[in-house]
Order: sequence, then structure tokens, then C-alpha cells
Amino acid sequence: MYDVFQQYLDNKISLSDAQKERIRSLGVIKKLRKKQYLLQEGDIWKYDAFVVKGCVRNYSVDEKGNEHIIGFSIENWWAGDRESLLSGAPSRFNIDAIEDSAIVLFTHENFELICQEIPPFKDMVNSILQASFIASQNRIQVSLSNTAEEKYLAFLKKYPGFVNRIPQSMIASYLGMTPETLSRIRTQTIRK
Amino acid sequence: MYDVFQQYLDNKISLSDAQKERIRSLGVIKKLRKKQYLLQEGDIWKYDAFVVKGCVRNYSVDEKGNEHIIGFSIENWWAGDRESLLSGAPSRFNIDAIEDSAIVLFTHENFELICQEIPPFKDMVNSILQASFIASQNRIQVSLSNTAEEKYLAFLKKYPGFVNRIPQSMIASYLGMTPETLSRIRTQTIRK
DNA sequence: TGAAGGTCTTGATTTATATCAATTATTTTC
DNA sequence: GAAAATAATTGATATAAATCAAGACCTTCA
Repeated sequence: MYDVFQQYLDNKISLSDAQKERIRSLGVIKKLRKKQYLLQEGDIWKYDAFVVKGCVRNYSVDEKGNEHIIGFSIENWWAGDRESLLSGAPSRFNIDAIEDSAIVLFTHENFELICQEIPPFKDMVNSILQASFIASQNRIQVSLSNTAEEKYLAFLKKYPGFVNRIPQSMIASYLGMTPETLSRIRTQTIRK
Repeated sequence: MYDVFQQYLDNKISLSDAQKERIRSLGVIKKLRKKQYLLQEGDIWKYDAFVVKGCVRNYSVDEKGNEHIIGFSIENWWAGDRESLLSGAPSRFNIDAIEDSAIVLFTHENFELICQEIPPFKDMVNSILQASFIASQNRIQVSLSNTAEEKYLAFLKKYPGFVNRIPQSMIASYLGMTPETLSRIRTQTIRK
């Protein structure tokens, strides 16, 4: 399980065996069954988490009880609530597993330790953050400029692996439309 | 002009006089007249830029010629296109001045130099990036969960200083609605 | 100071998407 | 492997917001 994370690291930075061992010793594997929460609204998030297997979603629930999906994390992506982590405030989000999943969990303290001890690790983290910010800005741009259909097509293009894995209703939520609308778009698009 | 940036730095990190001088020596003040471009679509963005006076907007233009505002930067905020900066690809965005403005400009090379020479500066940059990412995620959450009116009210609350400064049509664009819709929302809201 | 060019408002109409509701598929689970 | 639960489709209708259009209200700069 852990070797998925190890391979990810190997792809990004070079580490000595001692460093690899150090990182490994500070992380813990957490398994999640489908629908199990990793984080519930109101909890304080204190970790850095890397998905090694499966898929989790990050979502908020509004007053009407509707869920709005902020993001998905599949294997080789990070997950968590940076806002709660940074501010120490209770999270406004939920994270749960869409499939049976496995996560490498670091307490934020341990994670900071690693960052201090291994500068290239810290640099990696920062460049991930850069990329995440850019992706987030792009998502905003797409959502401002496009119709429901265009948003769906852009999603397909950007995350081709997600469509056959994530329930359609969740993709609809991620795209800011109802499941009915997405369903109609799909049948129309196929017929074109 | 520059002392706005100096004060910003003083609020965030402690620097020796030599370090302050070093930073200052690597930056350049650029003045922008209203409507003047800081970046045009197709250009490659190679800077780090801090607004010391005025206000700029970052926007994309779609095939129909409609502008979609990604963000505003007023004094004490950073501006630029991180995607183009990082990837080296031509920018898909435009940045121009909404008011007569002034910017402290660092070439990205110089900026990296500063980051290397002054670790607390680098840490500051990273924590800004964190905050930007969080803000961006929150904007996505708001845009998924709320009606046009709620989005406007959330905007008012989050950026009270912007409303009397930025043309309403641009705020509408930022919020993903037409100027007519925003105008109606405002008159309705006032009458409540 | 007074055109000229923007910007905001207001009204009438259209349109994309949401909502409500029923039916059919597809998974889960015992 | 049948029953139950969940997800996706399809149709009818409602609604929020867009579009089109005209007039009012400002700036600004010649």
C-alpha cells in the first residue's frame, strides 16, 4: 500500500534510504471503507493525507441538505482541509470515501518535521500547492465562462479517468448542476 | 510608493536593513494608467508583482468577446498569472488597471534570488500561496452553493472595500452574472 | 460647457437549468 | 438470486437569470 506513495515521491525528488525510512516511519496507513468519513463537518483537520488507493470526495452541505462537491482525490493525490489545518477552526467540509480507499496519514506536526528535515520535500509540497492553486483558478475560469455542457466536456477532457469511476450525480454536483441536467447533457452529447 | 510594499513586508517578517535594501534594489516601480495593460493574452508572464496603489483586474475573454473576471488586486495584494509564470506558456488572461495604479515588479529570476537569500521571505510567499489557495476553494464553494443574491452578499461581506471602487459590471462578471442581474439584485436588496 | 462615451437602471421577453414526479437501470445486501 | 436500496433517465412544468432594448445618469476631456 505504502509503496504507491513511495513511488510518487521517487518521481518527484531523490531521497536517501534513511530519508525514505524517516518519512515512512512518520506516516500511518488508514483504510477507509466506502462511505466512511475521513473528516466530518465540525471536526478540526490536523493532518496531511495522501490517497494511495480508491477515491475520496470533499464536499459541503448547505442549509437545505444539498451536497456540493468541492473536489475529488484519487490515488496519487492529496486530500484534506487546508483551511481548518491552517486556522485551527472546525471544518465546514466533509470528506468521505467513494470507494474502499487507503490513505497515508501524517499528523501535521510530523509533516512539518519532514519538511524541516528534508528541504526538497518541502519544495515538492510547495510546488504541489502552486499547481493546486492554478488548477483552482482554472476551475473558476471554466465555471464563469461556460455553459453546463461545455463544463462537462472540459471535465471529461481534464479528468478522463474520473467519469467511469465517480457516480454521475457527484460529477453533476462538482460541476454545479443537477443530476438531471447532466443526464440530459450526456444523452444529447452522445447523439451528436 | 515603494514604502507601501516595505510596510507590508515589515508586517509579515523581520528583515535587516541590508536585506530590505537588497529586496528594494531588485524591484522596479511600474506605473499604470487606468485601462493600461500589465499583461495581455498571449504574452508570457515572467514577474512577481505587488500592487502598491490602485487596482488591477485579471480576466479572460471568451469567443463571443465577453470578459470574465478571475480576480481583482488592490494595494497590498499580489497580481500576475502564476500559470504562465510556471509553465512558460503564453497567458490566457489579461491584466489591466481599473484605476491609475502602481506596481512593484520583480522579474521572477530576481524574485527567486530573494527567496533563496532570505528564507523568511520564501516562507512568507508560501503562506500567501496557502491563503490564496484557500480563498480560491472558498470561492468555488460559494459559487456552487448560492444564488446570485447570496453570492453578491457574500462578496460584500468579504470585500467591503471593493464595492465603491470597482464598476458594478465588473463585480457582476466576477460573480458570474450579468450586469442587469446584479443591478436588479441591488435595488431589491436595498428595498428589503 | 457641452458633446461623447460609458455605466447603471428598468422593462419585456426568451432561455437554460432547476424542480417535481414517475419509470427504468443498476448496485447492494441478506 | 430475489428484495431492497440507490442511481440514472425521461417528461412536464416552473423559475432564475440571460438577452434584447431603451432611457437615465454620470464622467471626462476638447
